[in-house]
Amino acid sequence: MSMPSAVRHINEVRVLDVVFRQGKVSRANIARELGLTRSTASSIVASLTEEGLLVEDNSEDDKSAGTGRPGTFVRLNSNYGVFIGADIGVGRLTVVALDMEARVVAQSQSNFDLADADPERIIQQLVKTVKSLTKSLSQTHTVRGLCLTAPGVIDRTGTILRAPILGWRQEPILDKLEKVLPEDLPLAAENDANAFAMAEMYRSKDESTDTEIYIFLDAGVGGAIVNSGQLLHGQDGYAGELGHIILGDEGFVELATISGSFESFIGREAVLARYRFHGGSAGNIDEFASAARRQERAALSTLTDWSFYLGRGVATLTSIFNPARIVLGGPVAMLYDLCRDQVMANVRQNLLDEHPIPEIRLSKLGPEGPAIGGASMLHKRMLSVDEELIYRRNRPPAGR
Amino acid sequence: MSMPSAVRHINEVRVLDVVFRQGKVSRANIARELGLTRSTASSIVASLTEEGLLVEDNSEDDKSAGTGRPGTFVRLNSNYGVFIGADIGVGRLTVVALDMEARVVAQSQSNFDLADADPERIIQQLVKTVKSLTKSLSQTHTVRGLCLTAPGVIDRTGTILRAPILGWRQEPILDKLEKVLPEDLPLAAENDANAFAMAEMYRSKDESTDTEIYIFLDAGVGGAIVNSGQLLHGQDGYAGELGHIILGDEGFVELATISGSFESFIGREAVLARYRFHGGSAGNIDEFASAARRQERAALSTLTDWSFYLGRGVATLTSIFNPARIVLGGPVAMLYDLCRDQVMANVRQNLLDEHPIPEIRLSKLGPEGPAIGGASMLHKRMLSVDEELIYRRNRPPAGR
DNA sequence: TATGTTTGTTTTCAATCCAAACAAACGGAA
DNA sequence: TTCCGTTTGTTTGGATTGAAAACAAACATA
Repeated sequence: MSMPSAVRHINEVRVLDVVFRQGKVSRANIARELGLTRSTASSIVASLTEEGLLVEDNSEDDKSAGTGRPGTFVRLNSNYGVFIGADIGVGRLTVVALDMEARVVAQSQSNFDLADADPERIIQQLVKTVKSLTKSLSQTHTVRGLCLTAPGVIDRTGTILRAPILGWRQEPILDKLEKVLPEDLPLAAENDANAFAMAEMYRSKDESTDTEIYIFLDAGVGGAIVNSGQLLHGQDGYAGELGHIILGDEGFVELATISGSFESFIGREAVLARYRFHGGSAGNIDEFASAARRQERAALSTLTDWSFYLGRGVATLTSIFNPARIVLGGPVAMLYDLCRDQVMANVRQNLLDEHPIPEIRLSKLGPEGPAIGGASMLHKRMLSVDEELIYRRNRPPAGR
Repeated sequence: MSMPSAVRHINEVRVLDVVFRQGKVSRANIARELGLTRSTASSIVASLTEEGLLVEDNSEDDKSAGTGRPGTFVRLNSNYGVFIGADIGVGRLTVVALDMEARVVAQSQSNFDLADADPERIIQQLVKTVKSLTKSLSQTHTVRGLCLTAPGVIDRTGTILRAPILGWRQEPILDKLEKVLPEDLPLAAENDANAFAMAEMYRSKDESTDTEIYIFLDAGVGGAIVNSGQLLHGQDGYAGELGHIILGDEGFVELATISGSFESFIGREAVLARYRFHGGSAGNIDEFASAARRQERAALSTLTDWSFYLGRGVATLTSIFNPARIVLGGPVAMLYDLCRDQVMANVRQNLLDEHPIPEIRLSKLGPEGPAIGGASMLHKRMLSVDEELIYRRNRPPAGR
């Protein structure tokens, strides 16, 4: 590991991180923040400016400086480039572009036929969508990376091990994507629930929480776990299948998956089935929610049952993880607003008295969440130390 | 962050790590392994040797070198010092000493009255035990750290938030310990189940697994989760309460904790209660195991039920974590040997077909596991980069 | 004995950060 | 207005480190 470059790399990343979080900051402030000397901070800022990542910003708006010489401020150069998040959803492709400051600067959707989801064709359509999106940006922005997200288990190499919704198995999606994109473009692939979690987490720039859990309620129930800012993937990438937690002998609905699972109690089909059980009838969750809002008895009973098992599941996850926060997302999550107190009561009932209760809240992200999350992961990577570069064992086998 | 010292620190730690894992290794091999030049490796080895951490070892046993000049080997200096693990167990104090090569070199137990477990007195007794243990070693070894372990929730600061078994609450145990020990001795504190997990993990030096889960079956059921070599603590230190996972409406036994919890199905009391339910009678687990081994009908039925819920719990944890391995420990764990196939069948039944099944095995560690684990954590710290030293923000406020 | 190979050391060099000194830019006091 | 203190950014010199290359040493084999 080369000594000069490693420390320099670490410090560059840390400077970028400070600038990202503070928005507009003087060299002296960077130095103070990181425990560097002003001269070092200046040198690093100069490097990064030359590379195009930073620009000077001496706009006169708020130089609230008190005494002494005012600083010369720098900020991230939002024209440096964009990160692309490309989500393969349920019959829908969503592509977003995030700029250097992690703001969505462009977005695009297109549909595909779920019944005939040939990987090659989907990739083609995806690339087309990406290209049309980047064309409008390419005058000012360079594409600095692309992250693919999909509803399935994805391993470290970017192979989709299985994606039941798309009908894919053992699909080396990242390899295929690599072949039709510019050579040097950094690529990544991630499960959609994991990406959604990253999007949600990345909004709140505070990294003070140790553990957060994300639960996505749709027909099925998925999830993601973030520990110290890192996603838990497990050995093969299967981690986070929170819908398959077993909470009882028999769910409210018989699913193709596992009997008595979390999702067989609180997923969309479970809600509608339970509603029918109580004598109600609704074609979708919105109808059911309306019935609940007008205090219809069958709907309220259904909500009570739903709360019971959501509370049981949340309590179980709390026992395991002691998370600071549990975030609910997906189309069914909004039911939580209709029965917060019941859920919290059930959570408490299923934990020991002194056990800390996590904050539970609803996600504000919509269907473009996974795409934003994928792009956020690339953005985060830019602000993270490249461990490979520091802990490289076995120097690169020269010319093989 | 000072540039020279940081890289040096990283490289020193990496050299120590290589030497620890390889046992006896030449400078050239260290250089190759780490991608350093031989000159750099030599320089670092010289520093570490001067510090007393390494010693030359040119014993003639196995210099299986082929062609070329043979290397001069170094190994860890086992006389450099020891790490102490001190466990407060159920009426029993266990103290172990680990040498530089993570081998147990001394061990000592003593009992205390659980009904009258005054923290001050326990600490006094513990320190006495530690001192008598280290006295015999002090001729050759310096004490390099002490880790306290206890059956309770311990926060980042070393305060025991609650330890029901000991009857302690909000006990700043590490602060109190610090006052009666030499000033500069590095101290740590950890939950006993977490420490047990570290002991188990540290034996197998291969770090290739991403996630491992440890379940401890006694009267209660505890656990620990290791991800990328790191323990999951959660927000306040409560993580790993696997016994409180909820798997059904009602357990085999009514516990003071939570109805339908994992431990109310598979803990010691649950086993014995279920055995009585099936018409058997046993005063402890060993008696029950004997009955099962002689194929007694009631015992076999109990085992079947036990397997059912152990399988359900393991499947739930597998859905959440996708671990490479689940290790069972504690006095009740050995029942697993009597019904492996049943458990595995139940695990499979509660997972989707393609879901990877973790290896399940029994721990080989006995009651001194937590103490060994605590000491192992200190040993591991010696081989780990001190992030504080590298990512220090806000340089130390001089002279305050 | 000569040759090739591998090891460990020495020397030289480049990169980096820190400490200290300095010039510049500002506010406020005299 | 002028002077002084404060803060900023830059420059210079010093120290530490790792890499690269050259070299001497130690061994096996022909």
